[in-house]
This record gives sequence, structure tokens and C-alpha cells, in this order.
Amino acid sequence: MARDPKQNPRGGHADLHAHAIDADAVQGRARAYAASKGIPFTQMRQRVLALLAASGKPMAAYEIAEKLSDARRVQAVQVYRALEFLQEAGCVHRLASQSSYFACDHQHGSGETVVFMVCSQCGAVQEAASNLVARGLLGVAKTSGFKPLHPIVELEGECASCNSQPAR
Amino acid sequence: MARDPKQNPRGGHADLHAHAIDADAVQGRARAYAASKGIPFTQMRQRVLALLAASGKPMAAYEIAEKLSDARRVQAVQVYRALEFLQEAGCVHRLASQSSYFACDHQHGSGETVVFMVCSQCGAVQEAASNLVARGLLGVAKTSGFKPLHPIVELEGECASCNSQPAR
DNA sequence: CTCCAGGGTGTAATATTATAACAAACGTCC
DNA sequence: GGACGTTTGTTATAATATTACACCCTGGAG
Ligand SMILES: [Zn+2]
Ligand SMILES: [Zn+2]
Ligand SMILES: [Zn+2]
Ligand SMILES: [Zn+2]
Repeated sequence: MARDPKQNPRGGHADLHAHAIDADAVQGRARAYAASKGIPFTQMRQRVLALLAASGKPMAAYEIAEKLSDARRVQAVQVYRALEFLQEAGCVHRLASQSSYFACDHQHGSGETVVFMVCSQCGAVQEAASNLVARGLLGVAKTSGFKPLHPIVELEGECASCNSQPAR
Repeated sequence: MARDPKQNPRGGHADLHAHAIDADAVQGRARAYAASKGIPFTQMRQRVLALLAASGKPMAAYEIAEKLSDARRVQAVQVYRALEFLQEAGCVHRLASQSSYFACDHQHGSGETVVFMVCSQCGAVQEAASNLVARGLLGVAKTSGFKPLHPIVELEGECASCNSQPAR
């Protein structure tokens, strides 16, 4: 389960730079989405979101299941169901490059193109919207006669903290 | 194994628009890379590349293994090994959004930022380099103090053919 | 109130994607 | 030919994700 840090950066030097995000705010967004859809913001959904918000870093679904397991074991399928809701609600994103999930700090506009910057050293993710990237994508799509629907933009690299503290 | 087209576009309406790529050219690139590294361009590597080039669409590793199996069964691990080589050689890319692999038509420059346009209908992938996207990524990275190393840019949408022939 | 319908939950099973480990075969250099 | 490093074939296992189904909860119709 727990990955070997030498193999995979996630969990490398623990939660340096891991900035937990505002749990109340993101929970508010989830609750609002649920209300707007007339579906419940159930306890499992709350627990998964709270864990991701507190962690401040991407987590694998099975890792979430394990952390949420206490007396009663939480199965991965339950986590996947909660993640599905949370992604629809825009409160959680999936990192395609790592098949992991993280809580989102932002209230994204509908047409926004967001870049996920993933640190290879510490595993932290920062998000930033970019109009230039959005225009670039529209450009290549137009040139190719392609109708763009959903962009996935991930940037692997080194975050500011890791870059300044090389070996830590 | 074979996915349900209603669930997953890959394999939807077969190989409409699937433009097989120039097998000789891409094989030449692989051979050149192998020579430059002093490692062999073995038969398994050739077979995997030939299949991907002929298919012209992304394939899952296990799908490749199955198609390459004749008298002797080809195991997935053998395919993964070949894919590793082919990706290093720049002849094959991995689609992170689908965990599938496809042969590359282009000779990419070293710093190039390439966009993979994936059609949700027919599964075909087109590639295009974009300076604008590259600049956008550099921009958000700089703003965030992030050192970019490897970008992943995938655009899901509808290709020109599918867009003009909606229900086919 | 009772019944019903739609979701959500808990649980088991299974599918899909990817890697680890190791002995045998191969190729190249000496 | 022999040593050495790589590739292969094979088995096993890890990691990620979905399907199936019985049960439960809740809210509205009658
Ligand atoms: Zn976000
Ligand atoms: Zn970092
Ligand atoms: Zn390419
Ligand atoms: Zn198409």
C-alpha cells in the first residue's frame, strides 16, 4: 500500500509544503452543489472531502479508504463513489498522471483552463488558470478541426519550496 | 477485455478515421534511437510498434498483448517492456487520461509542448505542437515559482470527422 | 399511516492496469 | 569458448477501478 518514497515521490518527505486547504469553504461548495441537485451531501462524501482537504496533497483512492477505516472498514468502492460526486461538484480533481485525487481550493469558472502543477519531490499540487494555455488549446483545436470539450493539463516539475531546499 | 462502446469510446465505431501511420518511418526512428543507445531493436519491440502504427489509434497494453498472441501467448509484462523502450525512443506516447498507448507520427523537437487531441467518439488521437500552450505553461509556472519539467496536455473532444457525421 | 420509488450503503467479486522476481536464452566482447 | 550484461518467458502480485446485488433510508403518493 504505502509507496516506497524512492520509487514514488508521493509521501516523499512527508507533508512539508502540504498546505491544507480551507475545509469549510470547500465543504460549503459541495453542500451547495448537492442542494442544487437535490441530492444529499452524505457522511461518506463529507469524510472523503474532509480528509483530502486536510491532507492538502493528492491521495490514491485506496489510501483514502485505508485512512477512513476505523472500527468499520471503508471499501475502495465507497471512496470511488464519493469521489465521483465530489468531482462533479468541482471540489475534487483527479490527477491523470498519477491516478490520484486532491481537494480543490478554487471556484473555477465554467470555461476556465486550469493547469495542475505537480511537484515530483514533495507531491504537492498547485492550480492556476491560464488564458494563454486556453487560447493555445483553442488554436490547435481550430487548426485541426477539433471540437474541444475537456482539457487535461498537468505539469510535472519542482515546486518553489523543493527547488530552494534541494536535498530536504 | 473489449470495452463496451456505450461506456468507452475506444473501439466505438471501429476504425473510421483511423489513419494508420507510416510504419517504415516510425520504425526507422526507433531503429536509429536503438543504434544511438547501443541497444537492440528486438522483435518484440518491432511487433508492438508495428501493431500500434497499423492501428493508428490508442490501444491498452493488454489489448496489444492479446493481438500479438498467436501460438505463443504474449504476456502484458512483455508489452510494457517494449512500450517503455518505444516511449524513450519517442515513437510511442502514453495517454494518461486513458492509460493507453499510441504510435507517434512526428519527430518532436526537444522542448516542444505537444497537445494530444482525443476524440470521444472514435478514439482517434491527433497531435499538434503549440507554442502558445508552451508559453502559457511557462507563464503559470513562473508566476508560481514552479520549475516545469514535463507537461501532459490532453484535449478530449470531437474530431473533424465525427463532428461532421454525428451519428455515424 | 402504509406503501412505494429512488438513492445511498455495505459487501463481495471481478476487471483492468502495472510492476516485481527470477531463471533461461541471447549477444557481444575478450 | 567463457564472462558479462541484456532480453525474454513465466509466474506472481500490487495497484487502480468497476459491476452486482441485497439492504436500508427517506421522502412523497395514496
Ligand atoms: Zn480546482
Ligand atoms: Zn515540492
Ligand atoms: Zn508525438
Ligand atoms: Zn472522431
